[in-house]
Formats: sequence, structure tokens, C-alpha cells
Amino acid sequence: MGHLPTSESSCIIYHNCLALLSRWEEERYPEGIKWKFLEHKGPVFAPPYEPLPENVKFYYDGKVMKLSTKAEEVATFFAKMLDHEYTTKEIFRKNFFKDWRKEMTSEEKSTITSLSKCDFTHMSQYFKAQTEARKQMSKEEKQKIKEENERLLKEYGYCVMDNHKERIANFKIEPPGLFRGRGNHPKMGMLKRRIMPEDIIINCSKDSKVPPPPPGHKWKEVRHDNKVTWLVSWTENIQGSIKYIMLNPSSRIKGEKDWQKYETARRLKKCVDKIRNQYREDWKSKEMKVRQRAVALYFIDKLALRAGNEKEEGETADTVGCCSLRVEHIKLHPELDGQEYVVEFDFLGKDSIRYYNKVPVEKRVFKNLQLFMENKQPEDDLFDRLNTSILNKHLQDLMEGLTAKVFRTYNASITLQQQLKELTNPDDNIPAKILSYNRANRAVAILCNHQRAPPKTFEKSMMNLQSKIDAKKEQLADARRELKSAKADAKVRRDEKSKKIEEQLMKLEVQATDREENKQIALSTSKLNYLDPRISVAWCKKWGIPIEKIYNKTQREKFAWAIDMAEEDYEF
DNA sequence: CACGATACTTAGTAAAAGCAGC
DNA sequence: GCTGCTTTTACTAAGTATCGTG
Repeated sequence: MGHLPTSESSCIIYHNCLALLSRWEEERYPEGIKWKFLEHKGPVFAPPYEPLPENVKFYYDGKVMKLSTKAEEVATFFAKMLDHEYTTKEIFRKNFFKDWRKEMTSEEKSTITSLSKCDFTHMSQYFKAQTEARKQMSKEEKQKIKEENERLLKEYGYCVMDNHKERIANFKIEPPGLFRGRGNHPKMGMLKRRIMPEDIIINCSKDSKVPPPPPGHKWKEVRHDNKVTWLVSWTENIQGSIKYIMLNPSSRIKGEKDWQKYETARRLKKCVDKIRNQYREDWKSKEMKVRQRAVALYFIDKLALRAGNEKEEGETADTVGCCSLRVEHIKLHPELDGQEYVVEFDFLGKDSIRYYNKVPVEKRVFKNLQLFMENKQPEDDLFDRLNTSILNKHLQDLMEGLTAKVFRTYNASITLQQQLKELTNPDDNIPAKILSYNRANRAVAILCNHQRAPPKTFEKSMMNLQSKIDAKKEQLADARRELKSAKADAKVRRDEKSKKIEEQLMKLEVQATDREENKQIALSTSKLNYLDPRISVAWCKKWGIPIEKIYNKTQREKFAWAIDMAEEDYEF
């Protein structure tokens, strides 16, 4: 721990390092060199499968059946998910059953021919009991587990990159299980196989101690590629994509990259007016491709849509971004609810989160959209002459380092800054100011369409809060009555008491408002990925808000560079 | 220019940890 | 100490972007 400075003096060192390191990058690390020295202990593998006790039974067609170890392991994956909606879905069941059968012995295969005849309930009960038992463990037992985890973290959770000891983000290899895709994923339920040392590529520097593979095993490969930041990689079997072990957000390499991202967004701020004028001009272009590009860019800018790369059909859930919008995803209303030229968006975006919005647009945009949609089927691409590669090439010409996603970062951060300016009331107390901060944050989350499922206990939790408020109100009324009837010499004390209760009441009411407004909105994604932390740091300094009220410990570690760097007058 | 491979960022959910009130 | 809730962390899927190749 403590590789990132927290004390004031070391912050200065860190600050200087950042400045220096960025210079070093140009001087010492030419084109794409990410480090000079990298040493780590390799990954932690998933624990081996432990067969079920003899008394835990699996039933097929009403009869007890003893499964082979391999088949049993895969069956437990399903049993553990039995209460989940996934296991009721046709695709999930089909994919699971197909992959499960591959793990069966030939006898099992010939017996088990229908998933609906499989009874996992006993297995499921066993796992529930296990979970319960874990909860009921004694303090000492829990402490022992905690210590074991800490030991693992200490041993495998850190690496040395150049002169820093850095925390690793995900040093544990993903355990085998059933793939849980989001939304309507065609591969849900498929078996995610166990990763072995023979699947693993180790990346470290030549002059480092190469981590030894587990006894009796070999790594797939050991390489020394200092043009990448990852320590370990493997290929997963569902999509065939590569997974990586990388450093924690608190690390130098991630922090610098993050800083750079916001600097790029700030450069966009300087030329965004020009770019906006440009795309407005392009709406009139005689080239269809240019018009489509200009309308798409307008959406990306105005609505903070994602770029929308093409995806392989049938391999993933059917989701889209800007460039991959289809005709069926928008409706054009020449007039709607007293507004002219309204575009109604309705599509599934990343993670199959629905984007629904009715947006009045400029007449030229509207006319262009009508043109793009002419003679097309609902399932045809809206921007048939455009893709993200074309768009990003164009953006690169407008500004070095500009890509579609920079608009999201820019618009998110500038919105936070504006909203903070607008909403912060200098006379408010700290809880009220924090409510304003959260509202500014919320404006961004809404812009970026960051949603969450309402917490399962939301209604109850609101009711609890309300009863707290009611109790506080009663308490206040009592205090005021006492104040009235108090003798002169006791008045001051009584008055102070009511004031204190009033403040507590106010705090509760603010909390209730905040929670209600936040029901289906997730603030953390924008806070962590889109909002230049220096804006928040400056706001805290300006209004005397402790930074701990805005960023928790992990967030403060991630944003250490910003906390150290930004002064009260920082402007994005 | 399409395409697949690669690397890295962004995302929501589930589990674990922390904590306030009894 | 226990309980029930809130907050934090862990997890890993799902995006963006770029590059080399034919």
C-alpha cells in the first residue's frame, strides 16, 4: 500500500513526477514505449473444482444420478444460478445444455437428453445452505479468510513498473462458469471454460524475474513487449476475445492516460465552435457522405451518443450507437407537442440500455434525415455511407487526437462545470451544496444515459427515510414548544437546541430529495470516466467542501493527480 | 477499403464490507 | 453483538479505436 503518495510532501514529488514523466515520455520513451522495467508475480488461478459431498444428489427424470466430475462441475454452475431469470430463458438453456453435453461421458450423454428432466434443486439448496453457513461463521473464521485474502493481495496484487510499486486491478483469473451476456445475447448460458497456465501469456521486462508457472505447468508464452501496458493475457472461449490483467486506476500509467484524455477534451473546447460551424455547413453539402457525417456528428455532439462501431451479427446482443443507427430507431415528427422537427430516438445502446429521447432538431437536420430514410427498410442503416472509421478520420483532420468519444468527455465535463456554476448557492450549508453537486452530476448522467435498475429495496428505504423525517419534525415541534415556555435564562440554550434539530431535519430532507431524484440514475460512471476531476477538486476548494464528501477513498486514489494539481480557480 | 486482431476504456450488477441503531 | 440497510468493491461484459494485411 501507499505507493501513491498521500502526504503533502510526497504529493509535490508526485506532481513533479507527472510533469517530468510526461516530458520523459517524449524523451526517454519514444513512440509508444510504455515502460522500461516491469516485474510481477503472474496471475492467481481460480481454485480447482471441489466435488459435491456424496449426499448432494442430482436427479434425472425423477431418479438419482451420479455425475462424472466434469459433468457435475458444469451442472453446479447452472444450479448456482437456478433462482436467476437467466435459467428460464430459452437461449440460455439451449446454449447451456449444448455445452454441458460436451463435458459428459458417453453414458451420461445418452441418458441426459432433455434439460427439463434435470432436477438441480437439491444442488441449489446445498449452495444456499453454504452461503448461509458462510454468513454464520464466527468472527475468528471470518478474520482468517480476510487475512488469507490480504496475503494473496500482498503477494500477487502488486507489480513494479519503472520505479513504482503499483497496484494491479484484476490479478485473479476469471473462474469458469456460464456466460452471462447482457440484454438479448445469443451466447448466454455458454460454458466459459477454465483458464489454465497453458493459456496464459506473461508480459514483463527482460531484466525482471519471470513469474514461475504453477508446478507441472507451462505458460503459453512469455514476452517482453514494452509497447503495451498489460501484464498477463489470455483468449476467452465465448467471443474469442483477449482478456488482460492491467494496473489499477491509481497507477501512474493509468493516471497519466486519464489526465491526457481530459487535456484532449480541453483542446476540443478551444475549437468546438469552429467544428460546429463546419458540420452545420456540411449539412448543405452536395455529397451524401458528407451530409451523413455532419448529421451523425451533430447527434454525437448534441446528444452525447457513442460512436457506434459495427458488430458481427449474431455474435452479440443487437445494440447500436450513432453510426450504426438503423431507420427503425428513429421516428420523425414534423410537429410534436407544439414543437417543430422532433426526432424520436428509441434504441438499445451499450449493455442493452434503452435510449429514449424526443429531440427538436434544426430544420436542415430534419430534412436530411428524411432524405437518408427515403426508400429504405426499417432494418437498413440510417447512415449507409458512414462508419466510425470514416467519422474518426474526419475528426482527426479537424483536431489532432480527436475521436467521437472525446465529444462525450467534453460535453460531460463542460456540463458539470456549467451546472455547478448555476446551481451552487453561496449561502447554502454543506449538505445543500452537496445536493447541488449531485444535481450537476445527475445532469451529466442523464446526458450520457447512465441508468441503473432501481435498487430492490428502494421503496422501503424511502419509507424509512420519511419516517425519520417525520420523527425529526415532531422533535422539532417539541423543542419549539419548550422554547416558548422556557424562562429567559434558558432561552438561549433552548434556541440552540431547536437550531440543531432544524439542521438535522434539513439534512434528512436533502438526503430524501437526492435519493428520490437518483432512483434510476447511476452517477458513478460519469464521475469515474467522464468528469474532469479537477473541476470537482476546484469546486471543493472554492466552497470549502471536504474532498471526502465528493470522492471516496478509491476515487481519491484514482484522482490523486487531480487533487494535487487543481486549484480553486481551475477552469476546464 | 474490408476485416480481423489487438489494446485499452467504459459499463452495470452482484457480492462484500461497513455502519447505525437496537 | 446482531440486524438491516447503505456504500464500496469486485467482477467481467461491452464498448471505442487503431493497426496491419490482403
